[in-house]
Amino acid sequence: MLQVAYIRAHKNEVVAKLAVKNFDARDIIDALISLDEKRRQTQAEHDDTLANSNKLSKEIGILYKSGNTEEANAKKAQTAELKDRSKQLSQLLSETQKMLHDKLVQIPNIPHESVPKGKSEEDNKVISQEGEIPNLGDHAKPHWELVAEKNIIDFELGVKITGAGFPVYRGKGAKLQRALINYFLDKNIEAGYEEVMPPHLVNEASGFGTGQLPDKEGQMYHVTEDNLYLIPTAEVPVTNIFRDVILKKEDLPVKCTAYTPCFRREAGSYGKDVRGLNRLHQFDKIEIVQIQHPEESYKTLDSMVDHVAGILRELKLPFRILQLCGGDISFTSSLTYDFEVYSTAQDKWLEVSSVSNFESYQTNRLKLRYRDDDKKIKLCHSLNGSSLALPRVLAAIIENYQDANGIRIPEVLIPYCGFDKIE
RNA sequence: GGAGAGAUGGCAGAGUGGUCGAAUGCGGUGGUCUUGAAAACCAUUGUACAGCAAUGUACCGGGGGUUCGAAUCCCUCUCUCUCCGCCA
Repeated sequence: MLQVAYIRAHKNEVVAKLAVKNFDARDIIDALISLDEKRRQTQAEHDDTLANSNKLSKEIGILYKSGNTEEANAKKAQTAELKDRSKQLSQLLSETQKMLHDKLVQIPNIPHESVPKGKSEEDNKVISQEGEIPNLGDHAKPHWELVAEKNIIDFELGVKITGAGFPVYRGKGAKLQRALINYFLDKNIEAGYEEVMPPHLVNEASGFGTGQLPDKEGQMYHVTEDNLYLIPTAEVPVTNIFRDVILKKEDLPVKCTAYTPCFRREAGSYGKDVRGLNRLHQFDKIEIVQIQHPEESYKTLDSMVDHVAGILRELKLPFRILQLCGGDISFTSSLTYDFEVYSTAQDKWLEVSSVSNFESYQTNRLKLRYRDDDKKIKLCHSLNGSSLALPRVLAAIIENYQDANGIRIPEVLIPYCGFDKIE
């Protein structure tokens, strides 16, 4: 969430920038500022009242000790009114704070100045495209046909065991999946990321910290009996490692990578674009997370983009990089680049990674800070990206690497797979 | 699932109604000494909010209560640990 003090000081700028996200912030920010004023005023008054009653209590204590009961009792009588007043004020204060907080979490992150205006994904800006789109002729098959033919992914079996969107990978399909996980992790470790294996269920505080709660409650599987959520991405447990942490400046940047399964309810997205591996309820993803100094975070974002591009290049998949427009960028992000690979048989670009700078939007929720050279405590910037999400990469590999006899394995994956072809 | 214990500052750990934001030790930072280092010694060392500041207020797991006054007493919730049972 944004910082109230910042909104107060840059009201017009905030409103103008949020308009890029098609968010009309005028009313909510007016309400927020007046609530903040009320909060500060109430708090000042409350503090005063408490200061008075603290003073009286101390005096009463001293009087009792010196045996002056009469005067002590007289002072006691004076406290009643103060007590009453402070009770009222503290109630008013906590109500005001709650209202303020409710407003604050409804305001999305401010987009970076480079974010283009736009209504939907149609308006995203293509930054670059590279890699050769293979010419497979008219016989190219979509991945869902190929995986059934080769018996490497069984969607119907997943339906039997769990439901739609929970595929079963088998044989060389399973091995290829495992190879991708190891390959991605190795690439990330090589680039200086520490590998972590976090829990796959998180509590409410963690869900709030990265911004999934309260806004996207319906997108996560919720284990109500224990009030835990299945993670929709490793971003949640990994970023929350640093919740309530004050880092030293020299600790920055912190770089973590994690492989986890991801669980998404995808409520309301049935129908289009859900065939095969395109959209699943459970999928595997390797995530990269960085905690960085505010002045360095955009350089870091670029380096993360380069890193992901390097992996797709090695896999020899045609891909393009998009900068998301105001209408498509997420609630919590300032600047997001999406990576899409070309899925030849589907004749479609599939999103395989999303790399974002959240600036201090998450860290303000997380209370993730660092001590700067001036000894002051300031919010870090947080960034993350997929490196990479498996199913669509797999779909693209299967389709782009098909030939008359089967599916070839990208060269970099052969050592991980132990075979070079699925026939 | 059953029984018990506990939650205090970066860590360890004292404090059972009054000037306690909290002893002490360790750690951190700065300094003295030293060619340098170690040791020793000295000093310093939580966070948030309000305020230009002085300063004030809050925080001893969360919430509520008793009291003029709560880390300390009462209620309640959450979490952690130990033992037993079950179990990968």
